Amino acid sequence: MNYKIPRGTFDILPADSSKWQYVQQVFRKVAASFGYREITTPIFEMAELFERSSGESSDVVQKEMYRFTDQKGRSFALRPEGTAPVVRSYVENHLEMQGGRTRLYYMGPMFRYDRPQAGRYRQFYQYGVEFIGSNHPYYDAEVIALEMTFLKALGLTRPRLEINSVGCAECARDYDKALRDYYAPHLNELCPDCQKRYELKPRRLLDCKVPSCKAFRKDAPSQFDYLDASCREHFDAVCRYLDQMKINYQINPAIVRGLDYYTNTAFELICDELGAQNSIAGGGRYNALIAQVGGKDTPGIGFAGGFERLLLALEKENIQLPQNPNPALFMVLMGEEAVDFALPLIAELRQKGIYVDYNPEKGSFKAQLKAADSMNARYALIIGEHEAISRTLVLKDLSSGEQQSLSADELLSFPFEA
RNA sequence: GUGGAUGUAGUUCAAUGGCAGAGCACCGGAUUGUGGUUCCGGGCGUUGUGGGUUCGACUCCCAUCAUCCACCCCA
Repeated sequence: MNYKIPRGTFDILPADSSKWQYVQQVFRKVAASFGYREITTPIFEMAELFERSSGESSDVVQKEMYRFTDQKGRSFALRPEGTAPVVRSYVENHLEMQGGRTRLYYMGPMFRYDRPQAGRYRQFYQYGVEFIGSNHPYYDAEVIALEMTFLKALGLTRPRLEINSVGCAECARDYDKALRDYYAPHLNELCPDCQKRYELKPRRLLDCKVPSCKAFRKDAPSQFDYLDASCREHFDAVCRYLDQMKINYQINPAIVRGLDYYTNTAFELICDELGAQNSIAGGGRYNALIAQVGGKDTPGIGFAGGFERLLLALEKENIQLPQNPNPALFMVLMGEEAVDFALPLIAELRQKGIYVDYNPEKGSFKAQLKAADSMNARYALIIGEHEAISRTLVLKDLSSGEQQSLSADELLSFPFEA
């Protein structure tokens, strides 16, 4: 039987693992500099957590969740997103007791049963942050600034920030009603998808790609006319903070987050070179979520980004990421005495963190040096019969070809790059 | 879930329905004390899988799986 990897999943192979480690490490550093602490939650939760928080009508819940029941018939789901589990943990562990403002970040695999495509997988890796405990617009800008700092630290310049306000629950209800009123007379002229959108999520009508549906868009009511004074003020304040932080953005009224829990600020980071799956991060405010999950009425804001798309974007900008290291030193040993002499030295060098390799299966000098070369080693350490007897070593620089003779002590203090 | 393209060696790609090939990579060798360049040698691979048409299928047809692209959705 030949086993194959499940559809929509991928292995992170050794050739790429250092890239993944690198971007994760940069994210951890940036998050820490903003005062965020890491939280790790299980990859599965009660299915109901996602059904209630994301919304029964959302695509994620309706058709993309991996559900299963355990041996006792309890209903679980592989997490399709990270915010609900973090909020669940926040409420369950009373993290709100530790001061008013809670800053959390997380990273790990998420799961959605979706048709795979470039930049879209069934198991994919996200990083994200949640700021819980304040509705102050400064924090909306702060989480955005965190993401922008992260991208900048990686050297990315092309992603674009788009921002919108979906208003509070009341504004959203008013706006949905206005949209339905506007589209109602044209309902049978809309595409079948839009007819569903009309029922489920009217604001999705605004970014339909079917030309006949697009035609109605220009006279459709605007989100901004239906924001109440405090929502409008909140949005303006967020924009002002972004201006002060010198973060560029475009206001895009069509930004609609897929999950039901979002209120007010919604934003997305878009990298145009990535094709159809061009959103590398997205987030927004969720002032009703915490109460909905059973906590006290507490506002929050956060975002999540996808590592796969981030890596694609880095590739598009030709940004070099760390490769796996090459050996600092490759041993070329001839004869038992040389091996006796060398093995303790190898052990000491490795103890110092220096990458040393040796291949006892290669018989001749030539073959051993060839092996050193194919491993891209920086130096070869040659010990033959003469050296074993005289207790000296020959260190050969494999890029220049120069050799020098050293003692064991000199080798151990040689400035190898660890 | 819908539509389209693609699937040949580790990899990138060839092969008017008529013997499945090449570059790169890989392994071995050119007198076990000096690598990279060079030279020589090394390939039967379930042509993604299963059916069908045909004297004969990598090639045509159907199904299936996978990848990619678009829709959808989103990270």
